[in-house]
Amino acid sequence: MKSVQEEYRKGPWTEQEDILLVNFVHMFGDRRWDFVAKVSGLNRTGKSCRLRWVNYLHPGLKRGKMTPEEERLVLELHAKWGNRWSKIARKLPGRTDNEIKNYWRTHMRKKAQEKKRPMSPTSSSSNCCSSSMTTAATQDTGGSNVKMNQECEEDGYYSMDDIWREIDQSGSNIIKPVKDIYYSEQSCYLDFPPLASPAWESSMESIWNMDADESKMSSFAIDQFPLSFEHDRSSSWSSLL
DNA sequence: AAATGATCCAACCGCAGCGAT
DNA sequence: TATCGCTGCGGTTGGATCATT
Repeated sequence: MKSVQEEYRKGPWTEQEDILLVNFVHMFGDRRWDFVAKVSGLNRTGKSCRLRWVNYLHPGLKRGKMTPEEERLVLELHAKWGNRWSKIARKLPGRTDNEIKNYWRTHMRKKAQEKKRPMSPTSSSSNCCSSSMTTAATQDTGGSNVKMNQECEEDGYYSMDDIWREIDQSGSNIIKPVKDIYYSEQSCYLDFPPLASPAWESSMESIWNMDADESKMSSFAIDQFPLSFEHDRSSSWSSLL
């Protein structure tokens, strides 16, 4: 066992790490994070890899500002479910719980400040749905409203996979793959193959149990994705594709 | 142009739940 | 049934960036 504090990397991810992670997730799927972390040679915990993938690297992610419609939904669902961010996120394809959480915090802070100030005609302009907003705000503290709707998952449980699948299937043009957006700024376009399907994942099942393969995979990682390439995004990404 | 405050966002932490053994 | 390891969730923090003075 390696000591967490001295062996694992922390802090911001480098571009090289992102590349490695993306490639290994495409090879092995986004489930076995400890395995991916180990075989990729990334000095990160599985947890850290998962977070990076889910919140930043996943191709289905929608970047940029929340649309008014999304804002409305967030407010509405928060009023209904409280701080169940992942649950709320399931209703907003392409948005992550982290993103929504962050949005809400900012929103709430603004709201709190507005409350402190005396009401003015202009202050309402930034508030698209004040009624649900107020409800949510008052219910939020303590999360007392959370249980209220716990059993009202009328359409059943959605995993993140289900959501991404939906996005894929709908061929929605609302959602721009994160890499497109992120790297198009640097004039670099990426077109990853689809994620590992459960079918092929099961065919790869044996891999998960082969400890001996881990060392192979590690050397593969090093061979395929050396960590010493240029800083130039476009060249480094395109060289892998 | 510099200083300060506000906002955004990526990442970490701790905990709970779940499945495997 | 107890334990262990992994995954996912919610809360929190800190750095980067933007806006204002």
